[in-house]
Amino acid sequence: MLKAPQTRDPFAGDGFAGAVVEWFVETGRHDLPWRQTADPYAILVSEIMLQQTQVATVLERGYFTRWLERFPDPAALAAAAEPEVLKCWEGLGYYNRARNLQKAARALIEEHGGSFPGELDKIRALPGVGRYTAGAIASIAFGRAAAVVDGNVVRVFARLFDFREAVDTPAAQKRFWEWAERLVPENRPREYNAGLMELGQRVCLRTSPACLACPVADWCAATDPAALPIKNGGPKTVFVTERVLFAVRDGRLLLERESGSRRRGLWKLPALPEDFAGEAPPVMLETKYSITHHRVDLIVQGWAGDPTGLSAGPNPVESEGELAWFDLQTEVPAIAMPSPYRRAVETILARQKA
DNA sequence: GATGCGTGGTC
DNA sequence: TGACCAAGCAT
Repeated sequence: MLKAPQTRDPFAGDGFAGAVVEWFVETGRHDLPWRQTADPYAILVSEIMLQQTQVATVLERGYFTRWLERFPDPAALAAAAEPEVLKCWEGLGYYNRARNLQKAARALIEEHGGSFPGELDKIRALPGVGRYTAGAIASIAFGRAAAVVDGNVVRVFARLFDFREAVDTPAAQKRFWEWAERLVPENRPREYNAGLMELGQRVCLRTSPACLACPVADWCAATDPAALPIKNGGPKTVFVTERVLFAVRDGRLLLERESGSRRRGLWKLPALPEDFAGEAPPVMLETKYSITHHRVDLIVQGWAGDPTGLSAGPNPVESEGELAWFDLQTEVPAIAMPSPYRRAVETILARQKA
C-alpha cells in the first residue's frame, strides 16, 4: 500500500477536523434521505435502522422512506400496534430495534411532551439509544459537539493512530472514545461526524484503503493501513440443522409465534422435533441461512396438498410458542416473519403454483 | 465484561 | 465459499 508518511498531528489545532468537514461538504453523500431532513425523529429512525446495517440495505430496500410514510412522527409510532411495527421492520433483523424505537416514541410523547430533547444524556436515556446513537443524534440533529464511535470510526482511528492492538476490547473502545471526544470540533460537528463516518465507508476501506484519495492522509500514522484494525474475532461458526413443518389446511398455513426470544412476536414455520424420523412428512425444501455465528441447514417438511398426516396421531409440532393458522392469501403476507421462513414459504408456494 | 441478536453483502 | 463484516445495544 502506497501511503505518504504522517506530517501533521491530529490534536494540533483544528486542521484535522477542518479537512474532514471540507471533504464532507464537497464530496459527501448529501442526497441520502436522512440528510434531507432536520427532524430529530427522522434522524433517530435512520440511526436505529443503520445500527449494524449497511446504508445500501436501508436505502435501496426503502425501509426509511416507507417507515416515515407509515409513522411520520412519534405520535403515530406510539399509537401503532406492535405487529404492524414489526411488519415494517421485516427483513432488517435485530427486531428489538423496532420495539425499542416504538418505546422511544412513547417516551418522547409521555416524558418529553412530544418534543425531542437536545441534551446528550436525555437522548441517551431513550430505549435502544446507546452511546453511539446518542452522539449521532446530538450532533447531526442538534449540532452539538458530541462524539461518535462506530465501526467506521474505529477503522479510521486505528489507522490514524497506528493502533496495533486488538480493537474489540473494552480497553480499546475506551481509547477510541477518548480520541473521538478530543477531536470532535465545536465548529460544524454535524459535518465532522458525518464526514468521519463516511470517510470510513467510502475511502478508508477495510481491505484496500484509498489513501491517495484521503483528505486526512497527512495526519495518518499508519504504515500498513490494510493490516489495521486488528480484531480478536467472535465465536466460531456453529452448524445446526433446523427442521420445520409446512402444513396447509383449508388454505391456511400453520405458524408458530416465538415467545421468549428476541424474535418475540414474529411468526415462523413450526419446529419439528429432532427425532421425528419414522412418520415424518416428506422434505419439501432444504436451504441454508446464517444467523449470528450459526450456520443453519433449514429443512422444510410437509404435505403439499393433503395434510391428513397432521391430524393423525399426536401433534407433530414441538412448539414453545403459540400456534395459529393464517390465510395464505390475506394474512400470511401481512404478518411479520424472519426472512429465512418468508423466503421458504414463498419458494414453496411459487413451486406449487407452477 | 461476555454474550446474543438478523440480515445481506463482500472477497 | 465460508469467514468476515456493517452508522450497536441490552442484559
